[in-house]
Amino acid sequence: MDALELAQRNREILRAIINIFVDTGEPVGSRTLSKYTDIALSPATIRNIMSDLADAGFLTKPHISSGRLPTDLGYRVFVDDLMDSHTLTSEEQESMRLGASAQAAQIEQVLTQATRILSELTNTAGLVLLPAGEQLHFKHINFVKMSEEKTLAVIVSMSGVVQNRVIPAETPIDQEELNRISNLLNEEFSGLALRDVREKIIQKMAHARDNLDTLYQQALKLSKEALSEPEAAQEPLFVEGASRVFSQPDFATNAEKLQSLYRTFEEREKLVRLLDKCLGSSDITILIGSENDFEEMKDCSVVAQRYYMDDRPLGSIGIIGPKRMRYDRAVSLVEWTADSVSKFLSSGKR
Amino acid sequence: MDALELAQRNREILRAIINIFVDTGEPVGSRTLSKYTDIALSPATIRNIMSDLADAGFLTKPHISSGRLPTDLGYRVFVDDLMDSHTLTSEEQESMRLGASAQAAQIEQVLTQATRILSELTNTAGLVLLPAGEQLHFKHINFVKMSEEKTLAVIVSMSGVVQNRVIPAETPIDQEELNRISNLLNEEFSGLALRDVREKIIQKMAHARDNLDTLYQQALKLSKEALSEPEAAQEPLFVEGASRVFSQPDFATNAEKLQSLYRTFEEREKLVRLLDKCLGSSDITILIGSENDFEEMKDCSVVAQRYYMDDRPLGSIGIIGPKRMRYDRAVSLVEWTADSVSKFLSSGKR
DNA sequence: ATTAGCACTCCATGCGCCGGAGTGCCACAC
DNA sequence: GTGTGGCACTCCGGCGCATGGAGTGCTAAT
Repeated sequence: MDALELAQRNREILRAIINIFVDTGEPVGSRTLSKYTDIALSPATIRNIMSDLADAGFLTKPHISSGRLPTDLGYRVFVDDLMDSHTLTSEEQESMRLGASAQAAQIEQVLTQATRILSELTNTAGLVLLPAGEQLHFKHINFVKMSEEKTLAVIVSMSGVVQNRVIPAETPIDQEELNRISNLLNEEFSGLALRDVREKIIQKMAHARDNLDTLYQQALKLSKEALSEPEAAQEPLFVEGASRVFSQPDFATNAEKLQSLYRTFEEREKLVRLLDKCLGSSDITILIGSENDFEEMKDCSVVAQRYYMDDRPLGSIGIIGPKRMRYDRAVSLVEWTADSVSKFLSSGKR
Repeated sequence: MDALELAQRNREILRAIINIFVDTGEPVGSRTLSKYTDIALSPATIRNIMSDLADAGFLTKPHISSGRLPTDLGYRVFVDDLMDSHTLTSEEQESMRLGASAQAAQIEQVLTQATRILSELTNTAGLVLLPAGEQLHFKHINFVKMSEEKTLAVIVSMSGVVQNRVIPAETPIDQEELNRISNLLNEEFSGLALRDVREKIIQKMAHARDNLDTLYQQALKLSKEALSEPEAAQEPLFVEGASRVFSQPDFATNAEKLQSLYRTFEEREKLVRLLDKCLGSSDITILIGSENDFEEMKDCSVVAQRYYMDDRPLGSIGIIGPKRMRYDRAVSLVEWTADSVSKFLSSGKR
């Protein structure tokens, strides 16, 4: 660590190497560095410094007589300390104007639109984790009779997420009754977290054993079914533009890596876990290479940020791309996107 | 064509070549053929026949001195005339048992489950086209008040497809009133095709200009919004196991083809069109190589079949895989899957 | 401390060679 | 005339080898 703390010059060189490498994708040699930057040092001197940086673990080389490229740790230092913050062009800012059109009324549409734009601008895969589980708060529930044997539950959360669930009916109930049940539940549970609602229902059911109000009992039974394991019903993640990652030169040549990446993107479960991790922190989350714990993604980096509705974090949105990416731009764009989404969701509009 | 019509023996040989090629992926030579089949002919004779088959357009060779492999036309003849029909093992039949569990109550879940199994069994990508547009028939509609400015429309079709749409409200309407509107519409439109409902509403709106029943007018207005362009809201296609196609040796080595294939799968629009084509025919549809009109999919084949609910075709289900596939097995499995789905949807269960 | 010089390493590319697999054709046998 | 053995030819793919370029590490000189 001394190497960095002591010498401003070393930092300068590490920064230059990373910038060039991100640009070209080729390992950077000492000659290139002295030629194409304003560093007034001879290749030999630079070589010595590069050697120091390599000893400190920030640089590595693919083979003994080649140029250097950053290690994960090198990128980490770069991102934490060396990186200039990127200013978005007004064009870039403009393109994130989220459809105020009536069509975009459902939260999923706003989020996927934002993610698609983010993916285009960064030329990486865009990801968004939808509000689910803990984040969802009960707004109201409605029951619709589908047939004699089936009842449809429509659950609307405060954030505007709508869930459908079909419940097999034990005894036929007519629509009038269902409406009354809906009203009953809406008054009682409005505003609570879904998980709390679930708990409360279970409690009440225990107490209500000998309550003779069958309507109320039916209400509890129905709502319990409607609220059980809501996550199974809906995929909590959207991915946009995954092919952008695959066509990056870093992967496109290596068929084997491509394969395992494909599969990871298809399974999605690991992606969900990554974005989930980001939900825990209010800062932007950057995971470089092996910092995410998945072997098959060790050449990828993740940049993600939470989004909010009225200061309550709902989910996270971000990108996944090759480790060799423009982190400054990625960070700015992800922040800007999360901001835009949050503003859109929080504004008077809903 | 004479070549085939005249000589049973030629057909035998074409069949053998295709079977071997599908198995090994290597061009088939005359020696291999005389050795590993029960054809009692010398390599030289076989060479002559192969030459005839090549002249007739059924075989080709990657370079002048290599073995032969089937052309698209060759596969076509094989599929139409030469192929043995494959008998499914009872195990295979068993695995398509569609979850009778309460969870599978929504049609989407049944279809995706079937598609996933189909993809596993064939080791190709499974596709399913959901009922949409023309195929959907109105069962009932319900309106739920989300907030002062927003109303949620829940549209349930006869086939059990549930659609949500958010409608910006011009004037606040209370839930009671919405319920009455729902009832009004349900009585009036039950059983009609969605497109007819749309037309009817537009007609009625023209007539109802001077009708003083504002409730009725509001009903029309709301339902018109709810039913406009429903396809935009929901992706009509599910894809399962696309990575299985990418890892086939036919593609895995060629990074470029992989790229364009991947993009095609991501866009999905072309896939939709392929499955749509299949909706037009009651027979199983097989598209071999360039028979589908998309350049980037000329090394793929599609096998798809309609599925029904009570004799009404709803959508189609099938696979897409490398041209070099076990067509006999694919056909049997796709047919079996479509059958299973149709039975499940049509049975007393709904 | 910095730098020039030099020996060394390693990669990528191009070239020639050769063996294997397969064809096409010709002549011969039945 | 139908089937077959034989033979020359083609093409692919792998291997060995030489070469040039880029870059390093070290040493000695400034």
